[in-house]
This record gives sequence, C-alpha cells and structure tokens, in this order.
Amino acid sequence: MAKETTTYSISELAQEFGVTTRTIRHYEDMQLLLPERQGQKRIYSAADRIKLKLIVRGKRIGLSLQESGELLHMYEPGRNNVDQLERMLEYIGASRQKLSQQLRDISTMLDELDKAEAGCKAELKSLRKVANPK
Amino acid sequence: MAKETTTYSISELAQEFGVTTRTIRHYEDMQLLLPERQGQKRIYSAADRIKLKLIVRGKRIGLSLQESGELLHMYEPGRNNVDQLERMLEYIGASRQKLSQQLRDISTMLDELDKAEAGCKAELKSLRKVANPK
DNA sequence: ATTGAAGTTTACGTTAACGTAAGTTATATT
DNA sequence: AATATAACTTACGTTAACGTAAACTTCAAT
Repeated sequence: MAKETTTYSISELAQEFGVTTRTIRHYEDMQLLLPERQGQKRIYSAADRIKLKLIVRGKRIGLSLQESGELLHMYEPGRNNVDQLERMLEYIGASRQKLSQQLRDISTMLDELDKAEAGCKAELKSLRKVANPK
Repeated sequence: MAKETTTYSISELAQEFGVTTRTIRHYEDMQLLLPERQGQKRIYSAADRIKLKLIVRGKRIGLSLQESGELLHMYEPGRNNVDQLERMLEYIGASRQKLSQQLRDISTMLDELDKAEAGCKAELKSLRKVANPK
C-alpha cells in the first residue's frame, strides 16, 4: 500500500498565506521550518504548513520570529525530561500572561474605537444639519 | 487665580512607562509627540502622557509607530469637515477589523496553550510515576 | 532544441525602531 | 567655585525581517 501524503511547493504555501517565497525561505534560515528536499526543491509537509500558519498568525499579533519559533517548540512531540517539561510549563505561563495583556489592550482599544466612532457620527449628523437645515 | 497644570519631565514619563528617554525623543522625531519647551527642556502635559500611554499600548499589540500615530489622530479634537470625518470612520472600521482578527488569533493561541499545558502536566505525572512508583 | 515557468543560491540593500557615544548646556548642591 | 545631575543635540551603529537583483538549474511544453 502506498502512503498518500499531501505535500506543497513553496509557491503554493506562499500563495495560501499571502507571503513571498523569499519570506518562507527566510523562516527556514531562521530555523522555523525544515522542509524535505527532492533534489534542490523544497517539499513541504502538512506539518510544515501548520507551522507556517502558526508563524503567520504570530506575526499578526506582533510576535517576533524568535517568539514564534519558541512557541513552535511546544507543539513538537517530546524527547522530554522533567526539567524540559517544567521549563515548558513556565514558558506557557509567561506566554499566557503576555497574550492576556494583549487581550486587555485590544478590548480597551476596541472600546475607544466605539467612542471615537460615536463622536464622529454625532459630529457628522450636526454638520449635515447645518448644511441642510430641515 | 493660577492655572494648576500637571506636567512631566521626560525621565518621569520614561520611568512610568518603562522606556528610555531616547525612545520618547524618537517618538517626537516621528511626530507622535510635540511637547512644549522651557528653554531647551521638554515639558510634557497630561495629554502628552496619554498619547505616550497609547503608543506603548500599541506597541504591546504589535502596532507600528505609523499605525499608532494614525490612531492618535482620532483622539484629537476636530477641525473636521465632512470628508475628514468620513475617512476617519473608514479608518475606524478598518482598525476594528484588524483588532478583531487579533482577538481571534489570541483566543486561539490561548486555547492551544491550554492544551499544551495539559499535555505537559499529563506527561509529567506519568514520568513521576515511573521515577517514584507506589 | 529552445523557451518559459518555477525553483535555487548568494549576496547586498532597505526600513523601522531604537541603542550608543560624544560633546554641550542648565540647574542644583556641596 | 566646583561638581554632579538631568537634559539636550548630532550622528553613526545595530537588529529584525524581509526586498531585490543576479546568475544558475530543472522540467515541461512548444
């Protein structure tokens, strides 16, 4: 029985995630991805694709490639000793703190946007009244 | 009657927000702040302080100084014509979209952290059983 | 056989966001 | 009066995250 494995070319992934191939290669330079090769060509697995997805998501919320790389580590299966696992738990805790802070920041900003929007709309309404009374 | 106005020195603000004075001056170079002067010295008003607060918050969620600068515009009172107000509403909408996406991304990440943590803890528990049976 | 499309490596360039150092000025304190 | 402290300007340096260009290779299609 043959193994059915989905793979991707670099440009397929680039297209899917809206980045350039250069960017993907850069992530490889930074050790965030290590695709297989067929000769020279890079062959990306489903797991590679997920990793890229995580990196792109990380970028959206302002993570550095470093940070994304560290997060990626946590989804890798473990040659884990107790020390490693405990350090991982610490890192998870720290990440959660940071993300929670971001959640608060964003909520606050969204609230402020609501206010700003309300202000704009009110002002617009009054301006239109002046321009076009009754 | 004298005007009671709270002001701040650059190092006071730097301390309060955990940044360097160089950073604050840089924000001025980038036109995000325009403090008054007493001779050479920069004197920051309460409004300046709020702006800095917004910038720092923006940084935490990965905004560029550009973006923070644009957001700052929206909290400034208006020499607003209808066009300006409408463009502002558009910008507010776009910002909201981006922030909402970030909210989703962060929630997802937090969920994944939970799973990763659970996995770690389970593994730790089983490792300890092996090390210390009974 | 050649052209074109997609992929590759190597390497220098660019932008944002400061860091860092050097030299100057102003104010306050010993 | 001398010195310390905090501020200032000018200017070059640094890091991250790619962009861009040049010069191959591979493979499929005309």
